[in-house]
Amino acid sequence: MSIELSATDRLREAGIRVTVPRLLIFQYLIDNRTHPTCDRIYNDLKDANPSLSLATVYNVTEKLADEKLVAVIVSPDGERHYDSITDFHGHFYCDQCSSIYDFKCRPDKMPECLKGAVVKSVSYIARGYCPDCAKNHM
Amino acid sequence: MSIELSATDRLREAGIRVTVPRLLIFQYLIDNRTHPTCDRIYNDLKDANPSLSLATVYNVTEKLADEKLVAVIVSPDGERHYDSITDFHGHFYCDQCSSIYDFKCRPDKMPECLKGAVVKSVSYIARGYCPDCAKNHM
DNA sequence: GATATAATTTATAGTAATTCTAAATTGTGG
DNA sequence: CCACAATTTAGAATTACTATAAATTATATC
Repeated sequence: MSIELSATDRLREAGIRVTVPRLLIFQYLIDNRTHPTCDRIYNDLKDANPSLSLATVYNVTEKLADEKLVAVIVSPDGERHYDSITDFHGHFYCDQCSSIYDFKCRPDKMPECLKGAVVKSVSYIARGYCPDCAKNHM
Repeated sequence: MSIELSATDRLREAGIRVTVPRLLIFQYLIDNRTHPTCDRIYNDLKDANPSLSLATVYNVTEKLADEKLVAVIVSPDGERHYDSITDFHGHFYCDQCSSIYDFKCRPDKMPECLKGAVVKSVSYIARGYCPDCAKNHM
């Protein structure tokens, strides 16, 4: 039985300021595991929070990602999506409806994880600093 | 000893028209395994081919990808890169210099493949048709 | 080989996701 | 509660990519 920290505490723990937009957006991401884009988050929140700005959603999601509080998924159409579950898992993007599904198995086992899905391609991408940049610039 | 088909023959084999821009761009991708973007391809080719248009580079790369003659890599910055090697392999994107490196091993073995690299995150993404779309729309 | 026709190319305008800028506001340590 | 740095905000700017429509070209057929 692990103790779940509140969004506020998790921001504090990360050592960043606790602000209204950060809480709002982080909590939204915790509650909505639909891999939303910034635009989506903004549109879902703006009516209840008229002072919220789209630029803020971009700022806050970037900050949360920098602090590893959320994960970024770049879909094959190039859009950035956010996920509050940061444990490593795969994502399946539907070319037709643009939904993103989670999957937990290895890519060579894909067809069984997502029964009925037609898998057209699978890609692996890692990021960080390449050997040269790691040496020269850190 | 497998017989290497020429770019022309590979276009013919795919059943698509053999045009000057297609040959030019496909051959460029075969010769340059640097994972270029459309903009990069265009800039490298335009001086020697003044009639070439950026729109054509977008059209041609999309067609080549549709025909599986090249692979598309969407980097973490959301840009599309092209690779003439379509065999499955991983890619490592450098946050600093934006270079893309190939790697052949599994992501959990990453540090050994790319000695000296600092791996900040790894992602798996598959694409195709999700169960619903596969059922309703194919 | 000439020609008809559909596919492709091209230039340019348009779109949409994201970033930039600079002024206003807000969170937090003292 | 005050000062100051961090953050938010609106709107302009940027940029990768797509759409459009006219010009050109590849190929099938005569």
